[in-house]
Amino acid sequence: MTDILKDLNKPQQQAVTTTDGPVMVIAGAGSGKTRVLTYRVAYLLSIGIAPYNILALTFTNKASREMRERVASLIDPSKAKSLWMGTFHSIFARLLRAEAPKIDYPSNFTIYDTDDTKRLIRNIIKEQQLDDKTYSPAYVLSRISHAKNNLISVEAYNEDFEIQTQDIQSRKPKLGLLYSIYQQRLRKASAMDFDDLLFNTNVLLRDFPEVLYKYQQRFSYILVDEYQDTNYSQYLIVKKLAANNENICVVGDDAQSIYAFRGANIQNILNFKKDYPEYKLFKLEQNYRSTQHIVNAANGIIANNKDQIFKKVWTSNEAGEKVHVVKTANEGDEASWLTSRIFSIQANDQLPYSSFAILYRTNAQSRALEEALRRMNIPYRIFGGISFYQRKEVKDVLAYFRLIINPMDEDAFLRVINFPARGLGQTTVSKLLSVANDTGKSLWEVACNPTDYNAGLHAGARGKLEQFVTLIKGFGALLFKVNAFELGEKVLNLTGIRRFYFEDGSAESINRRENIEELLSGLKEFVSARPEEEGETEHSMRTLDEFMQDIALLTDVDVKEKRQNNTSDDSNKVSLMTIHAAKGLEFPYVFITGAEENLFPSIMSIGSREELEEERRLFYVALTRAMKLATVTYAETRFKYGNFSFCEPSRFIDELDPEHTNFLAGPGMKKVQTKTIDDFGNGLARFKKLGHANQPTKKPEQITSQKLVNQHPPHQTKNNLTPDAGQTDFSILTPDMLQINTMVQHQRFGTGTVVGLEGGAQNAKATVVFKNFGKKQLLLKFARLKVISQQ
DNA sequence: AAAGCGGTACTTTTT
DNA sequence: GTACCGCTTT
Repeated sequence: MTDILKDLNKPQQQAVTTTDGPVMVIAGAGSGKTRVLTYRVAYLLSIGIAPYNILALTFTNKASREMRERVASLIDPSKAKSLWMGTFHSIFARLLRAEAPKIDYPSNFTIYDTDDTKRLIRNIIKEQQLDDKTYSPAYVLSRISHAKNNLISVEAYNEDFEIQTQDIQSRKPKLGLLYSIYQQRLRKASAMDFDDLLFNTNVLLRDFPEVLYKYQQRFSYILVDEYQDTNYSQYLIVKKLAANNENICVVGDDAQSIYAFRGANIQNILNFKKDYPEYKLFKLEQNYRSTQHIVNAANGIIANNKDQIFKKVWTSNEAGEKVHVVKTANEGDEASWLTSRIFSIQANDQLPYSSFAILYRTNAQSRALEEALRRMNIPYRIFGGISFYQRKEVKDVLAYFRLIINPMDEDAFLRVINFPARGLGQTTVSKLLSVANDTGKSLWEVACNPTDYNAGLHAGARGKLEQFVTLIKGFGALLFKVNAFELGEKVLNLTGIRRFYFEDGSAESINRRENIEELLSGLKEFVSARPEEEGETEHSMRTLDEFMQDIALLTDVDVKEKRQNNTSDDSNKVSLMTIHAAKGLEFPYVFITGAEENLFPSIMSIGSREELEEERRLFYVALTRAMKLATVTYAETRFKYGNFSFCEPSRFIDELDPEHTNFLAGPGMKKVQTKTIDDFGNGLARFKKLGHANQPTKKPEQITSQKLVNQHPPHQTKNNLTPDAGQTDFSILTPDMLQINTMVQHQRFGTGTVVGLEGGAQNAKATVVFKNFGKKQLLLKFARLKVISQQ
């Protein structure tokens, strides 16, 4: 072990071997931060610390996975397995499951993601009959989230004079009420959102000293990665757990804090000094990643920030090329200029396309870039977008899983009760909802005994509801009897989801089908990938319940990683992503696009110094991703929200030191000018300071373009037959003329075969598979089907 | 039940 | 420009 210390420079070595007492490591970009963390863990193990006594907290699953793998390669892999290493959320979700009853939650509580949460909030706003412009779900959520991250409970929120005044002044006096109802509903559903995982951990550690003591003993060595990104709630958990022996090591870089908008608090770095006066500070200042010009240009940028910890990042790498700055006429030119540039560099230097990254401030910018890359036939990979687990079809299946595991889960219940359609529509659901709200019972409870609660359902609805309840109960009985994959298969088959997506031939359905297949193979992998862990009996089997716990805190990136490992051919592609997504990554050639005022820095952030400094740190992060060459591009005009707008070059371009910058002539362009925290108390003060969102002070200069001439003539699609387009009369049919297998003709969908019939009289419905349009459910009252042939 | 229409709003987002 | 929502029509 001692010889691996040779891989480290002096301050890195100190950061690794100073194991006892509080340690803070300020790690400049590219200075080997991850290396220090992994070596420190390996070092602790090598001096005899038991792996289960080490708690290592990261912000992403990816970071924790990488760290675990790297530790495993340095030392005994079996030891690496029993480390407490993971994201804040996953580690404390695990802890909460073990201790849930203490805070009145069942241990099978559901974790709501942002999507579920938004649905719930939207429903509450609607129920309260509030205007969803004043109370936009996104705003309400961010307000609640900020409160929770600063440990302000519902009670504290509603009792606090200043917060109340603020809300009244901004004419949103009901925020406190919404917060209160939201928390009630989560609890009723036995659900926690992401912020609750941390909030409730704080409650647990505050109210149960014996629990706190237990975990203080267990986690005798604590490491925290990306400390600059911790919020108050996370900060306090760490502080409490470390209070006993203070063997705590935090690693971060204040210059790379780019998540303050989500509640991260750089103050936590500065507070470290106060909390642990005898702490040791190590600064990693040697950059191993970038050229001198890049490092110096980046230093020059960050020097414009007032809030920072002094450090001098330097490198012994070659001087390299100056940072390039290029001006183009518009976003199309920008895209094609940089695309041909990438093409020529890779051709000249025989580089794989994976050496290049194109970064942008907002996802919307990717389109023009993608188009240019496609035109040039350059392979690329785009990061971000809709997460696998967020896709509708995947969420639908997962909602069944959630309901099986936790029938109290209201969001899941509402999501699946009529999917696939089983005649339990809006009317039935609102009846159930009103009973549930009136009696305070869960929807599930009411659905199980509709008669007892006088839900007022018709016999038909009652029958269907009973079928549905029985179906879910049946799955529930199997939860611990069959493995996750088998149960998943049963759910797909017996609920009709499989039929719903698989009999339909439309392109969209094929896509959805593939995603469902992917989910299934995920289940299969999960049940078969039983790692050789200690204490396994032949009975051991991985259940759906475990699967859901596993994926609850996974994100898009994690799924992609997995897929990538399977497919492999992604190595030769240009990477496109937001700067946020690029954090922690490095590329030989980096293009930073859209360096324009109001875009980067974002118009939303130019109102306050704090927010502007965050944008600047973002620019710093972008620059320091580059190993060999960083190129900054901007456009004179950009098509935004359907309008052309004129753009000013970003102020960050002016801040680039000319000594390290090369202003290239773009396509036909001229040059540019050049305290002791008493638990929940302190959060209140911090929260108030935050106040409400800043109003933008400046409007982008915009001209309204005369609308471009509509490119398509008024359409005359072939499928858009009018009744008089040579078709015979479509008479209204009565259901009894149809049977399974009847061939029918539809005005728009053409010919098809009846595969199902339901309902009678007014609401008779037929399920028809059309040759060209796939499966449709049609209300016969409107569909005007014509019988072509029987049988 | 599903499609079509018109109005509206829009950053970043590890969990 | 487009994605999304709610309302209307079939």
